[in-house]
Amino acid sequence: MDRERAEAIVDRIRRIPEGMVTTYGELDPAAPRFAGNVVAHCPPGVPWHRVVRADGSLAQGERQRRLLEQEDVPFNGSRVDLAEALVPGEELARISLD
DNA sequence: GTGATGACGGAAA
DNA sequence: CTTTCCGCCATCA
Repeated sequence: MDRERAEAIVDRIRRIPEGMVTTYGELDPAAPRFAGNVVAHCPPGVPWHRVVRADGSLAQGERQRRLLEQEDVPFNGSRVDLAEALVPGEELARISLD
């Protein structure tokens, strides 16, 4: 199985800084569906709430909304303000885990 | 092996 | 702006 790819995606999610978010498409542009499946199966301790849809809408509705608001993620109505909080995949690769 | 499904994305209407 | 439809990769029945 492609545990390698899944692990790589999870690894990127871990690098998302607090108050920022990324999209499934940025995690794996070639297979956003797979990314979603990975996030859905992600192990505990992973900030999955920082992963939103390409248009900034939330996949887990209110539950996710609360976690994001809690980290001061900028919202634009009921969607995340990607212009301010989106972290491109390239940036994720450069950010360190701390 | 075939077909349906998903925490998706983008284009078209 | 919203809704609809098709395409994408991998997993599961």
